[in-house]
Amino acid sequence: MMSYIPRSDFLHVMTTRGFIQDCTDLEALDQALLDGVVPGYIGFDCTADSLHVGSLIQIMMLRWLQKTGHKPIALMGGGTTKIGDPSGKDEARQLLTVEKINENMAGIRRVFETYLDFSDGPTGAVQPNNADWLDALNYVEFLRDYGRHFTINRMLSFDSVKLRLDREQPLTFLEFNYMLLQAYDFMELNRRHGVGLQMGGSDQWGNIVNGVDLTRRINGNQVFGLTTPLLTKADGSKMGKSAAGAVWLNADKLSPYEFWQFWRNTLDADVAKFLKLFTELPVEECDRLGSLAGAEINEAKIRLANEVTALAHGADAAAAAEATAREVFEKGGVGEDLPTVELPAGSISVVQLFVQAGLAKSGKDAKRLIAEGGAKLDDAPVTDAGLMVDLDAQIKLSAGKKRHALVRPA
RNA sequence: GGGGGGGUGGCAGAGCGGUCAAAUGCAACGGACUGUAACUCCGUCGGGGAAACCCUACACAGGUUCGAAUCCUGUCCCCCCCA
Repeated sequence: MMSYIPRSDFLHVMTTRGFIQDCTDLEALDQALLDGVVPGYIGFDCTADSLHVGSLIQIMMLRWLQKTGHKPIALMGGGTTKIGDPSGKDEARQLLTVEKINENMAGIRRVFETYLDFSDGPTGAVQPNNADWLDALNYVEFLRDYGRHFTINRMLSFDSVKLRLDREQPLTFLEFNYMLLQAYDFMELNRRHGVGLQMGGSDQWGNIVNGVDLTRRINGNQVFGLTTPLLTKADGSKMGKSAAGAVWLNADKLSPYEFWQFWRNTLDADVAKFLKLFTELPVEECDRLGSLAGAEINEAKIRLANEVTALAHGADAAAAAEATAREVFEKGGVGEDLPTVELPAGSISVVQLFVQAGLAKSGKDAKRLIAEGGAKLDDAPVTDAGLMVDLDAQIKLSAGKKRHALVRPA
């Protein structure tokens, strides 16, 4: 299947940049994309008030879809989030309140606004909420009209279900229904917006195929599914953790500087891949940068960090992050963009200083850091865990070589 | 409804009356090496305290013991088999 060389701009970009894991019918989709505007959607759970790098590949895909002349649809799972997708999870997620879901939706909207163009027009992005149609469903009617198109036999064969059963983890009937609702979403979006394509991670394959089938049966329309590979780092670990935890795309959840650092610390072997997926640099340039040898690849990582940060937070934020990073790491100095905490002026213990600055999880953790020689105050190692510090000017704190923060008297 | 198994630190998974803040592995963190890599190696890894030491913890609530993650009772939850 992948030997087929697509002619449409969108699929050309997707294949050459490594976005595609699987497609229900690559050739037919290619033709549809050539024939006219294809509205395509990706569903997002509203489990948090922001999205993180785990969703970035999907976001970039929507962005490319729009850039290549089609209509991106970021579907908010306001309805399905009430249920919880069992895919790839061992346990049912805790159910969120409707208020929390709506709040999360607003935060996610802010992410999309930086990546997509929401203006009116045939290729303007839209962000519908599936609660708009799912909430109104009548149980018995739904079962009669749609339930009959799903066999338990087939549903049990899906990985998301099998995995749970094999691992002897409970799968509730509530979650079991998730896939029906997601299939219904596709059909409904096809009906409402003429949506012809659903994209998602490879873990969504089963759900997507169900939607393709249901849309064909109910609406009589051929629609397509496209999945992205599961992203892992070259060392096999999961992508998406920074020193500060999840790598959020909203600046109020993770500062642009820390976001920049996350990309700066990409593994050598991942540089080319990440450049293709997360930046819009020409493919040849991505390959060239990724193949730089030895210490030279550091410049490629800086380029990667700059490009990705510019997309998420703007070019100015990226430049500021880079300036701070160069100041801190290359000159051992201080940069404005370092995480900063304001504390009441006066006497405070070093231990508290590290805890308050977020460089230590607890006092115990801070003491450990000091005992191990990893704690520094204005670049001077802290040797006495009982040290009292007089906070009357800005102090630079360091935990190890990479984590730095500033503390200022309020 | 009946029978059996089980709930331990971020996760996985030992322990089955004291020497248990709890083996081991993974993750995480610090150090050496380096390129703010990778690999490897060393160390740390419940909370408070400068420290001696103290506190909270092995689903929850009681109980037996000088002493319980380990025994007993009740409650909740999970898994498997039968009906």
